[in-house]
Amino acid sequence: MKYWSQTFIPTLKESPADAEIASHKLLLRAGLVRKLGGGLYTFMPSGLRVLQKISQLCRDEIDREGGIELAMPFIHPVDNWVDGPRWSAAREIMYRVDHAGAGKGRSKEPEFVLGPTHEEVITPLVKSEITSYRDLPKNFYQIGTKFRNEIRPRYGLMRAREFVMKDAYSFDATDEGATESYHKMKRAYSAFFTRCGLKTIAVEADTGVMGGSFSHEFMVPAPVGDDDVVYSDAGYSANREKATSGLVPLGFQEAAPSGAVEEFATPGCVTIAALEAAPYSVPANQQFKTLVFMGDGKPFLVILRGCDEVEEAKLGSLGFQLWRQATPEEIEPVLGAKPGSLGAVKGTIKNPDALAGVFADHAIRLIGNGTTGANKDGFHLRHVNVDRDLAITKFSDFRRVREGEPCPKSGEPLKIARAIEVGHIFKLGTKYSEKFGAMYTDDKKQSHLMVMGCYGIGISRTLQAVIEQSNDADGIIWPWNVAPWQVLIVNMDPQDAAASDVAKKLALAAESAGADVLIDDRNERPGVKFKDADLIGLPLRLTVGGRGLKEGIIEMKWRTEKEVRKVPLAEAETIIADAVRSAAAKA
RNA sequence: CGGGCUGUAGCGUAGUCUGGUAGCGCGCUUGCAUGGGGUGCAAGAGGUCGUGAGUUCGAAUCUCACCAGCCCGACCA
Repeated sequence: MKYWSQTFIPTLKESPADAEIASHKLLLRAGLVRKLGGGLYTFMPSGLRVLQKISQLCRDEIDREGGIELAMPFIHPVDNWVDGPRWSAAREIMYRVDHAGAGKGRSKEPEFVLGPTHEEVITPLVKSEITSYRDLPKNFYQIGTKFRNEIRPRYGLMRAREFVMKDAYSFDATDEGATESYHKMKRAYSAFFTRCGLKTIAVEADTGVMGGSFSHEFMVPAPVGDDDVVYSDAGYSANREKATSGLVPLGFQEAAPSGAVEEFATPGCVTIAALEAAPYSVPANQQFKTLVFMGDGKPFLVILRGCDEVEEAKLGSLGFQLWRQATPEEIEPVLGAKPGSLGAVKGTIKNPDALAGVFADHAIRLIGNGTTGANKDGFHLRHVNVDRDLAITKFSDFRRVREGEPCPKSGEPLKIARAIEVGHIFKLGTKYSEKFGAMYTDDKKQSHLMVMGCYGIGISRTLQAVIEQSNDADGIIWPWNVAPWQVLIVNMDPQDAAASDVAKKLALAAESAGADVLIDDRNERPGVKFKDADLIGLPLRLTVGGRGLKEGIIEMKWRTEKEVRKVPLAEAETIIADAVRSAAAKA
């Protein structure tokens, strides 16, 4: 048991002005964290307890599925990253660590970086330690601090520069084995989030810089989330970056050409909207939108309907390491016109050989015959037929889905909701094992690449997500398993030996039933103590004081309920122990 | 990186337009009273007004630069 006066729980009446959302305010007001700088937080004693409890639940569930815990360094030699498959993409988010101390020649590149994740460390380790199929599969994990130079840290622990993460890495001999490892982790994740009292949904996700063949994100639905989840009642769910819709029906037949391509003058008309307006009156869904990107230094085109937006994450499927929108200066020499008059009609592109490809979204097939830029400033082309006139390297899905579009599984309207990403699992395949040469020998003396998966849980973000999902106007409502303490004993008369004795006796009873107990022995007014009790949100509150003791009772109240139950002193220990046991069993 | 807003005591803020003694609430300290939902009264302590330069007899206030934070966007494993 812990006495309030002997730990440190600095509660606040008011929230600091920079806290915007409920969970961030409550983290500060309940004394769980204090801010050092943007995205940098000190875990105060009670916050640390929650963090440790969540970590332990996570450890339990990963262990149950065969995870093996280890601890890798926070500081990585930069060579591990330079040698890996994503140095150019990842270097931007990594903190560099210069030499400590003076002297010694300094190289232009940093010698060390702070680890944002550990594929580049674990893969070489496994490469040198495991060479036989007999030692596979293995799934190594750790729980520790990660460092990422977030462009815009915000919402407290939600997006921080330094945060606590559980990261696991599986190594399998076969692809099927890797899929099985993936599903074990998926199971562990569901179990873990449930035990944290969190409602999560697993959605299909983009693999992004991580690479790999497929992935799921674990999302906590919340209006303050950073991600959009697209879902339908038929059970489809995906991150918006990844989500598709059944816009183009199966077996759709493109329209035949409606006439010869015809150039027409559109002076000063450089937007989709301008072309929609009179005198041109071309609906946006009949226009081809031509976007130019630079992929690893080479320009490429993306063609969409005028009414659609590009989902840049989907360009990841094209295989470029880095891509960005091209500048007007880069566009003109290649296409022959400035943005606003661009198109991809055969023969109009000034320097087609410079292009790394012309990639079209499936939905342009719905246009059939449409209007697009002529690659000549001030001119557009009409009667442009997808089949006849465009030289498409590859059709794929590049557009951002919209609410209400048909679900790709069922055709029902898709819905979109905000969510917080608390976990992400990837089936990586051989991207890293290939780059680092992580091979094993099978029973026929043949060498093969190991098949990998990687799995992350934002432990500190999970902590805040729990608060975001579970609070009311008075404060936090901790789920049983992650509460810093499960039982709060409010001693109304800490100066009174009898009351203090009873408080201690009740604490021992609750403890022996398996609860962590905090005793509020502060010499504060009752109102202060009750307000703080609600604010810090421990699940079960017991009130001991002179008034009740004269009656021969103590009071028992759940944080989730309004009702206060009077418990006769004689039965109190038994009733409390039962309450603790049944709460623990339900959690 | 672009747009907007804000920096005044540990926290929340007024004062800035119109330059002239830096104010209030919470918290903190001390005392008395009170004692079941942030109690009352009284007495205190606590400030480089984000930083630097400039204008001025005089700058929290006006000007410029910089820094930091927040929001929106971009970006984001």
